[in-house]
Amino acid sequence: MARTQGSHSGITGPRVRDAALRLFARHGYAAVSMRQIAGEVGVQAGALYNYTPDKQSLLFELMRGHMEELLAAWDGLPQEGDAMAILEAFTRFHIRFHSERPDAVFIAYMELRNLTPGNFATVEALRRDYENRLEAILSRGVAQGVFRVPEPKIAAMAVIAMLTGVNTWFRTGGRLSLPEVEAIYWDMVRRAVSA
Amino acid sequence: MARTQGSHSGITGPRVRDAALRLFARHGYAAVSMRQIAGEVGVQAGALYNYTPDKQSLLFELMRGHMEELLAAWDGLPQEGDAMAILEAFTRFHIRFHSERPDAVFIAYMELRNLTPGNFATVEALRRDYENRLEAILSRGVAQGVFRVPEPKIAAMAVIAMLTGVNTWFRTGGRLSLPEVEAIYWDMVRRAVSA
DNA sequence: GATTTAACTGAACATTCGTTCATATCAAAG
DNA sequence: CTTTGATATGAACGAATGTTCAGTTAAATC
Repeated sequence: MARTQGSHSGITGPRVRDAALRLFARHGYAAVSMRQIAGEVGVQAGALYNYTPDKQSLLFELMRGHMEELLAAWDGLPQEGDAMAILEAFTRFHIRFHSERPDAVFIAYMELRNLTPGNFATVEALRRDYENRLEAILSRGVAQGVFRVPEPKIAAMAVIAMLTGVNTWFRTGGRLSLPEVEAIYWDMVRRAVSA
Repeated sequence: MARTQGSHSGITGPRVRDAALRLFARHGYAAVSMRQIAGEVGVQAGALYNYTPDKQSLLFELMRGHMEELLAAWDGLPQEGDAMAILEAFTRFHIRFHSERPDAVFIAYMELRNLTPGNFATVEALRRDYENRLEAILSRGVAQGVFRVPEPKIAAMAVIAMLTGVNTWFRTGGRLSLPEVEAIYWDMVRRAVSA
C-alpha cells in the first residue's frame, strides 16, 4: 500500500522538518531515530529519504535555516536613531524572535557537536555573524560616548547569553507578558553598558 | 585474560567517571557508547558494570556530583559584608568555579533531557537551590536599598545565564586572564542591578 | 481509459547498542 | 602453598540503528 490518500508532495516535506525539529529539541539528535520521525509524520522510515539525503542533512538544514532566518530578520529591521535606540531594538528583537521558536533555538545551541566538521563551520560562521552585529552596535556606542564597555566583543557575548537565557524559563501565558520581559531585560542591558 | 596488571580497585572507578565526563561533554550522552568509555579506560565494556549499574546512573551521578559540589563550594565560602559585597563574591565564585570544570558544566546544562524523570527531578531541584541562593542575595540587596531590580527571580536567571556564558568563549592562556574576566563581568553585573 | 510518474511501503542489509554472565586471572590472606 | 575474593575478559543476547531498493499505489496527464 502506497500513497494511501491524496498527493502529499509539498506537504510531507514540511511535516518531516517539523517533526524532526520537535523531536530533536525534545530528545536530542542522537537519541531520535529516523523511524520515530517517520512515525510522527505517519509514514514509513524509507519515505523520509524523499525529503532528505540523510539524517545529518536534516539536522544541518534545520540549524542553517534558523540562523539565516535570524540574520535576515534582524537585517530586515530599519535601524533608526543612535546606538542606544538600536541596542534597545536589538534587545527586544532578540527576545521576541527567540521566544517564538524555542525548539529551533534549543537545537541551534545544543546540537552543534553533532554536526559534521564542514556543517559545523557553516553554522558557526552564521553565529559569529550575528554576534558581530551586536558587537558593532556596542563599539559604535562606545565611539559615540553613549556606552562604556571595556571589551565590546565580550559584552556582546554576555548580552546574548543573558537574553537567550529567557528561553529557559519564559512560557507564553505565564505571569509576565513578553513586552514586560522585554522591558525588564532592556533595563538590565541598558544599565550594564551605559556610559 | 583478566586483571592484566596489579590491582585496579580504587583507580579504575575514577577513570571510568573521567572518561565518561569527557566523552559525554564532547559527543553527548546518547552518542557515546559504553564500549567507547571502556576503550578510553583501557578495559572491556563488561568491566564498566563493576562501577556503575548502568549508563544512565553514570550520567546521573556525574550531574548530581557536580551540582552538589557547586552548592557545597558556595556554601563553604564566608559571606561577609553587605549585599553588594556578597554579590561580587558570587559573581567571581561562579565564573571561577565554572571555568575550572567546563565538561561538567556542559553536561549539567545539555544532558538534562537524557535523565530519567526521577533523576531529572533531583538535578533540577539542585539547580533551583543554586538559583535561589542568588535570588536571595538580590532580594536582600533590594530590601537594603543597594539594588534596584523589579524581579529578583528573573534577574537571578539573567545573571546566571550571563556568567555561565563565559564558558562558551573563555580559554585559559587566552588574551584575558580569569581575574580580568571576573572584573569585566562584575562591572556589568553591578551596573545592571545597582540602585 | 491508458500511460506515466511521484510517493510510499515493507523487507532487508550490515552494524551497533546496553547489558549479562560463565570463566579466567591475579593479589592478598591464612 | 592454598584459599579466597575482587577484577577483568570475551562471547553472547535481543533489540535497534541508518540506509537502500524493488515493488506497489494512486494521482496527474494524455
